[in-house]
Amino acid sequence: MSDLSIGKLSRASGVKVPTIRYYENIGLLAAPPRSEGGQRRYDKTNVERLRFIRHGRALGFGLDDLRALQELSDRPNQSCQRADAIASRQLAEVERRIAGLEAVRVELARMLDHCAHGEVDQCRVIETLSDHALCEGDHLKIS
Amino acid sequence: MSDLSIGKLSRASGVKVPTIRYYENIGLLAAPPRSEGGQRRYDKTNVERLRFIRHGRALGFGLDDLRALQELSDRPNQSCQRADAIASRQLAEVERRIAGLEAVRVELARMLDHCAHGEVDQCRVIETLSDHALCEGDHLKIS
DNA sequence: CCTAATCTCTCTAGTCACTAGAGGTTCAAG
DNA sequence: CTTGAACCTCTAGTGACTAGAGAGATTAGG
Repeated sequence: MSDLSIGKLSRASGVKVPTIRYYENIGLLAAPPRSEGGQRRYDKTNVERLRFIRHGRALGFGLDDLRALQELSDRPNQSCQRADAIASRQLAEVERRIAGLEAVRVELARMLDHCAHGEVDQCRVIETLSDHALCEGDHLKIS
Repeated sequence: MSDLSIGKLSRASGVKVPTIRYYENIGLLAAPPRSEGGQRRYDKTNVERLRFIRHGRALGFGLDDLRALQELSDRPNQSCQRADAIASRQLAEVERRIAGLEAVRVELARMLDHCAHGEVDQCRVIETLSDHALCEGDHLKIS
C-alpha cells in the first residue's frame, strides 16, 4: 500500500530517479506494478531496500555483493554457508580498507598541520603516497 | 637514464601496462620519449610518479585530485592554499568512510558470530545498512 | 647474423555504476 | 479541463580502467 511514485520513492530513499530505474533494469530491484498509464507504483518496502543499497554502495560494496546479501535476507531459514562466505569476504575487505584509510588519515592530518604554516615542499602527502611501505597490504583493487 | 620499457616500468611501479598508456592519454603522465622503433622509454622518476598514483587511487583519491596534487609537487614554494583545500576535503571524506566502515565491520563480525550457530534471519547486516542513523554524514558520493 | 619468442604499438570495444538528454505521455492541482 | 510537473523509454556519455585484434619492435639464443 501507500502507493509511491518513483519521484516520491526517490525522495524517501535518497536514491535518484534514473538510478532506481537502472537498478530495476539490472534486476537489483524488482519491477513494481504500474498505474493505468504505465507509471511505476511502489510500496514502502522499497524505501528500506533502496536505503540498504545506498548505504552499502557508499561504503564500497559492489552491486553484486548487495544483490547477494538481499537474496539471503529474502529467504532466511537457509543454512548460513553462503551468507558466511559473503560476510567473511566483506569483513576482510572492510578491515583492509579501514587500515589503508587510517594510514592516509594520519598523513592528511600531518599535511594539514604542516601546511598551516608553510610551503608545499613541507607537505609529505606525495612522498607518503609513493612510499613503498604502503605496499604491504597490497591486495589492493588497483593492481 | 636507466631507460625502462613500459613493461619494466609496469613491474617496477605495480601499474598495469594498458593503465600506464591510459594515464598518458588523459594527460596524467607525461608522454615519454620513444625508441627508434617507436616504443616508450621511461626513466626512474616515472616509477615514483606511478606509485604515488597507484596508492592514491587505492585509497580513494580521484585522478583529478592526484593530478592537482602532482602539479603542486611539481612547483613547490607556492602557498599551500590549494593543497590545503584538497587535503581537508579528503580528510573529511576519509573520516566519514572510516566511520561507516567501522559500523559495518562490527555488524559483519556479529553476523559471522551468529551465523556460526544459526540461521540467516539472525543476520542484521541488512538492517544495519538500511538504518537511517547512518545518514548523518550524508554528503555521500552516492546521492 | 638470423630466427623465435616476447614485447610493444594503436585502436576499438567492453565493464561498472551511474548520469544526462531527447522526445513523448500521464497525472494531479486548480 | 487545462496546464505544468512528473513520468516514460531510449540512446549516449562519464570515469577509470580492461581486454582483444592485428601489426611491428626488440632481444636472447644458436
